[in-house]
Amino acid sequence: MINFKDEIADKIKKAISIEDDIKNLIENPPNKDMGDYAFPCFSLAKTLRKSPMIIANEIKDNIDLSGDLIEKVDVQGGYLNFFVNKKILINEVLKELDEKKENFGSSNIGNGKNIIVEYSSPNIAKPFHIGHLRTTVIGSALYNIYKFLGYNVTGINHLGDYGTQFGKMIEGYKRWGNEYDLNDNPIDKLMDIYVRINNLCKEDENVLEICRDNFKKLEEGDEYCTKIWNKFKDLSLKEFQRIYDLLGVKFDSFTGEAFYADKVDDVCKILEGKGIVQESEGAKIIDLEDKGLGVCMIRKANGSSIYATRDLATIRYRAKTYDFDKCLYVVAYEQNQYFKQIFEIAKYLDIPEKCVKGLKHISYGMTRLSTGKMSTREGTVVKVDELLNEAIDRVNKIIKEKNPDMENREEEAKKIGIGAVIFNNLCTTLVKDQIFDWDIMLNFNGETGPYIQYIYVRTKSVIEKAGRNVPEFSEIDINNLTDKASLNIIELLYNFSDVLVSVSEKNETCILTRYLLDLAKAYSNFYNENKIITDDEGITKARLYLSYVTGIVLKTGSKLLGIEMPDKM
RNA sequence: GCAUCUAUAGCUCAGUUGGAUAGAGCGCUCCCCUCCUAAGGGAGAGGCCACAGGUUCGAUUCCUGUUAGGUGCACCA
Repeated sequence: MINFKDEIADKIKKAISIEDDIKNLIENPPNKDMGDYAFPCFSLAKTLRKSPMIIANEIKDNIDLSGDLIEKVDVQGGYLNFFVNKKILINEVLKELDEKKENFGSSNIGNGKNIIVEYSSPNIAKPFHIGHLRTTVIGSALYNIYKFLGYNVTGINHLGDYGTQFGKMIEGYKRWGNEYDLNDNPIDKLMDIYVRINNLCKEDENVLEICRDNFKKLEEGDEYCTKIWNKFKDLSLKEFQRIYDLLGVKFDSFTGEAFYADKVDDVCKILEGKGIVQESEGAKIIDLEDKGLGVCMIRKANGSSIYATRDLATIRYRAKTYDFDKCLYVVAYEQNQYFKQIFEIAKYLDIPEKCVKGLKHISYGMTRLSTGKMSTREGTVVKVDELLNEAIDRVNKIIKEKNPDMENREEEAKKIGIGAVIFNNLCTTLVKDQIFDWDIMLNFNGETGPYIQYIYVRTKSVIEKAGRNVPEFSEIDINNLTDKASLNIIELLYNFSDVLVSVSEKNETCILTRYLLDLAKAYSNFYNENKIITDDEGITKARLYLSYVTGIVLKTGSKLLGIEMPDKM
């Protein structure tokens, strides 16, 4: 597609023969009547020692508008406002859509680049609650989007399958395991055991010592401990997979922390070789106080490894195995400082510089209850499968009411309910906390996933109602799409690939969710303004075609977020 | 205590690396299904962009300070 910004920047440069970065100065006017692109001349005023108005007028007088890309240039205040040729714009967008269809918006900017996205990463033997939902859904969306942009992406579920907690679990299981039937609802039972042993540890320092020792045994490959640990892991993965299936989330690898346990010694040796490791109270630490990052422990006093060491081993392993250009950690902001620490230490791991630079913490806000923090012990956690099932139930009720004869009700209710939950988790700036509220999370009106689905279904049903096939691009007369409502849609469609690139640059999913809302609103406006099925064959074809392509982009964008489109609503 | 993040309509949030009149949704008041799905659309009310300074032709946006809240600071992950 023609890049209008590039073209305009080029023309401006020629008109005043300057080499500044013009393109980045170009912006969009607050409203469309003023123009499609605006060039503010204020920043040039200083260097050129002329008033912005004069500069704007000079550019206007000298600019070469041959070729019919630009229809008109206006000076308003210190702004130079450009009106692009709408017919060329419409033709460009529709032609591109005709060629690429579902791949419209995709690109090859990521070709040859490797990206790792680490997301979800729940602790095994613990419930999968709404605290884990955001990382899962955000990571999955980023995974899809990077892939769509041509990157070679590896999605990793870095399971929390290691650490003292398992020493505790093993001890608890040893003591009370025979009281529980782990075939039914195993995670709740394991959680129960964990709470019991944890309480005991608090009362009795000796028990805690035994637990730490169990973990040490596990690290050393003790047969009994490994066997129980494997059992916990299998049971947990089975449960988690059910949720991943519901959410449509996939991973390329499940190598959790345990996988790196035998790789920590090398890391410690390298770091000690750099002379940055100190001994303190029997433990080994790296002092990052001068960087304002506190100290980072890399080995406990009893010789056990700790998460930081395993994460560093992970970085080294991934650098070697995947040669990554970027490695994204989708983890809540509680661990901001921790990631700063290990990214700082990663500089000493003898890995390529591009890998060190590519380490990135995608930090997101916490999901909290209006009553305060969630607590497993107090039973205030909301489990993800409960949430998803409740979402589906509520949608089912609504469908029964509004559309009782609907086919595949269960299937569609699933798409809608889960779509609402996913959308809700992606639609605000990631760092902000969320208050969990059933009615907000499962709201189906207004700016929600179901709204976008509803508008999508509408694009489909209009075509169905028209009782004909989607027209061919060659049949479309562009003159029938120059009204305001149609143009508004076309302009949004034109921006789609820029939006995706922007998501990948900022790792902010809300850029895409907001965009889809805008597109859906624009279609809704178009639908209300314009009769689509009319007596005029040319108009009908053009409008049906616009409905069709809008549907494509709504579907593609939603799919990237992990949201499926229903056929009916 | 130190570090870090957040603060925009009654509520939940957008606001394009500083720009033209600060925008949505929910809720509230009206209006629109004999006509392509009302999970929709239209109109209206609602703002000292937390506060105070500074930088700038220009600040919701950048800097400093203040206030309020979140989070993190050694053998848990």
